[in-house]
Amino acid sequence: MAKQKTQQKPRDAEATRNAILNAAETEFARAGLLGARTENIAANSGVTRAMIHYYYDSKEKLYQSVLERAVAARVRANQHIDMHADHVEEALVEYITMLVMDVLQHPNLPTILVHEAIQNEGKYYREVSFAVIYEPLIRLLCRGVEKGYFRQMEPVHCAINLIGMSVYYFCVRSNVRYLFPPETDMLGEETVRTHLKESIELILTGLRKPR
Amino acid sequence: MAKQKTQQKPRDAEATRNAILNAAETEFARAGLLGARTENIAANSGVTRAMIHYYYDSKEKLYQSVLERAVAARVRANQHIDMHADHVEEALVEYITMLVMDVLQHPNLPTILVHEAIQNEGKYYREVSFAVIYEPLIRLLCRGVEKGYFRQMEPVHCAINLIGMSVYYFCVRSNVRYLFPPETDMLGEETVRTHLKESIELILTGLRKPR
DNA sequence: GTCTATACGAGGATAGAC
DNA sequence: GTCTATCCTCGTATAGAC
Repeated sequence: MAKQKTQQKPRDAEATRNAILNAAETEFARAGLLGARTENIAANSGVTRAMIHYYYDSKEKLYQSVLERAVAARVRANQHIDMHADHVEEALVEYITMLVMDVLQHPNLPTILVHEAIQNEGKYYREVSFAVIYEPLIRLLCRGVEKGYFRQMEPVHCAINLIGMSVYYFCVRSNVRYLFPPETDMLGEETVRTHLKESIELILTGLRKPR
Repeated sequence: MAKQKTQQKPRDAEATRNAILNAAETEFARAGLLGARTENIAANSGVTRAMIHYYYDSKEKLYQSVLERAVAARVRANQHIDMHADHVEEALVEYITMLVMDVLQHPNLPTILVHEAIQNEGKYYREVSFAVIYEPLIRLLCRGVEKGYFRQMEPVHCAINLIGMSVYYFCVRSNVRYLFPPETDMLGEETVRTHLKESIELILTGLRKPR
């Protein structure tokens, strides 16, 4: 893909922009806006700190860019699901599965959002972007209750609980790794699949109308 | 209680120690070890930064003290529950209720622990202290399965999910407040009680053996 | 577009007066 | 035991050469 004739630096603006954004995402996920160090971002993207300011002006602007991109990705992933399918339960299973699998591939998003909530009190997290993530799930739960698939509940609280349950595991995996056999890979195929299975079982059993 | 004859500074060592520790807990809960500012801790405890070093030597040592005290408090709260009661379901309800109520009164602990997991990869969070929090719940779940009250499951994953569901709400309350009517107090009596009720319903219904 | 060098402020830690 | 003053490292941001 690279077109330069020598082994010199690529000098590709778009590539550099992305390298910075990727490294920034990792760093902000780890430390939040407050704890993040531009030096780390520079090092991990292979450029100098000056480049960060050249492309993103300030640490804070960079943070916002990271936030926007990450949320946009999640929203896009959400849209692939048919929340209007006839079978509400199947749609719910698909939603949770997608969520967990998406988090597995981008484990940065949940920690970024948690940092955002705790450190910045959701300042940078505008109403709009957030609602887009939660609302499909809330509507699905409402529909499930209306159609008689699910028992009575508070859809908003319930949605938070469902997402929380699915995501919390990833946020605190470093702390809870002591509960597993040593050397367990908390992000490994099998461990995550078990987590997903357990979550779905708890959710489905917990929401079904007891007859 | 104060014994000094004038309106001068109290000059009470133990009181100062505690004031610093309390302010530190709030600050570390907000920002984690990385993002915390000793200046904020000093300001909120009404002393100078020098005092922090006088009593706790370094920011890192102070952080460890905060962590230890907070975990010890949770462990103590845990011990008040009779996890060996005959009725497993009742014990579980009591556990979750205690957890949520404890978190309501000390909303700092969950965010501190989440920060610890994300920022420090559980470095300061030794095996021991962590196991003490989770193990009673895990054992309770096992007993519930054995006695036939609960359906089959993976107790470790399930315990993480239960605690996660109960606690996540508090961690991201700033982000999800947009889902509630404006001016809703996310830590208010009624809102929290609804959260607790929703959690317990989901958990109990979700764990019971479907017949 | 990328780098080196540097300005400048913030933040952690220490010394010493009271 | 508490404060003020100061040191010095670290971190963000800018200027200017290539």
